[in-house]
Amino acid sequence: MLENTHGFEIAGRAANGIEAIALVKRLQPDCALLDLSMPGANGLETFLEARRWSPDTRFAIVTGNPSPAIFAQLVDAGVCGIFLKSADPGDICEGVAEICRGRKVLPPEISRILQAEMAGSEMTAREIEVLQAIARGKSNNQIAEHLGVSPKTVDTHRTNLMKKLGVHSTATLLVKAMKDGLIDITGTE
Amino acid sequence: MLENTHGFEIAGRAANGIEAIALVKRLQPDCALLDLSMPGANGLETFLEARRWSPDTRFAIVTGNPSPAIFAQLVDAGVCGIFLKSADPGDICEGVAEICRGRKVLPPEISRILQAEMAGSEMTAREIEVLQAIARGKSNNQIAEHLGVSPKTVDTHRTNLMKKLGVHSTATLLVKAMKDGLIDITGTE
DNA sequence: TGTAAATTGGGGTAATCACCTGATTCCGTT
DNA sequence: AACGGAATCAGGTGATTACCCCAATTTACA
Repeated sequence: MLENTHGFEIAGRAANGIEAIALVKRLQPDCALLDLSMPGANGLETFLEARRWSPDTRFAIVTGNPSPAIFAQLVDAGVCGIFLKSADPGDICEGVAEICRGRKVLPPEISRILQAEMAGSEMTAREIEVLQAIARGKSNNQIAEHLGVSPKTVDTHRTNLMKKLGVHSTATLLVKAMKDGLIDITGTE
Repeated sequence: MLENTHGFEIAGRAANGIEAIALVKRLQPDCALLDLSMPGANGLETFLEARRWSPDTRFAIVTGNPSPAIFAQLVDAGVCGIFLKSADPGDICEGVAEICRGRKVLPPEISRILQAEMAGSEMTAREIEVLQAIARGKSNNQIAEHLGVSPKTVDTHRTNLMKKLGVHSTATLLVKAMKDGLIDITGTE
């Protein structure tokens, strides 16, 4: 599809990671699109190795299943873009174009997940406890009793939770927390 | 275990559905405890057939995995009780005793699931609207304004929603609604 | 046509929440 | 030793909720 898109030229194709590394090394392309799961070497390893031999190449990763941990790893490593296999092909083409222009591209699904990861890691253990209790319908007083602290403390945690998640009601607090995977829904009933 | 419980007498045991039907037909027991998954005939079929030959027998179903659809089917068919294999054996004994006394027994886990199933399909259009608005963090007053009705009406819808879902707080209302797929989470931000 | 359900609305009360400004203690980092 | 963050708690205020009572209207369906 990229081949048929105006402005693109496919320099080469690789069947696996090792091959990809060799190819990038030889061709020094503007952009390399790597599958995260490849035989021989995975996308991340391939990326790290290939970059050593072609520092000016921009790398994008394509993956089928969105895993926050992997994404964080990829972004940390310095990939220029991540695409989901489920994404619209046209969007991917556009994204590759963006990357070639020097920008980083993270689809909204992914950046949202990453954001959640961050939010999750910035949440305090105590705050998470309170959050879970809220999701179970406990009132501040009940939570306080359960945690062995003052209701006022619970109120403070609640307030801080809302501040961190940028919401102003219990309802949106729960919705956001669930979307961000901060709540164990299975334990609710 | 039932055998050792005061007041019970085990009339017979069957290894499969066909056997169970024959046994019930011959023994006409007060109560028959059927496994939902049996070789030969499943619990529901066994129940329906056995009941024809022993109309005074009360039937209870034991199952391992809780599936709302199956439960609804069973309750519709008219079983007197459902037990989960994961339930406390003592509770099951007690439940069987209850059934022999002529009452219906549905463990809280199951009745809650059924209730949720029903609630999902019985939700009113207006109630769904209110629910979605709540999930977006709107207050009763804001919802009222948006829908062009009185805040009191919104309060009524909210109360009815909670009644139908069997919860007592906005938090659990949202959690349950999400689990039941009643809320479009994507439209939240 | 009658009955049930949906939608609408009111009064009232107790509880709870959202948010503010503070303070203290403890712990890890620099 | 100084600093910031986490966790603890207090006082206070206005808004909001949860839940009870009740009833009018329309709508749908048997």
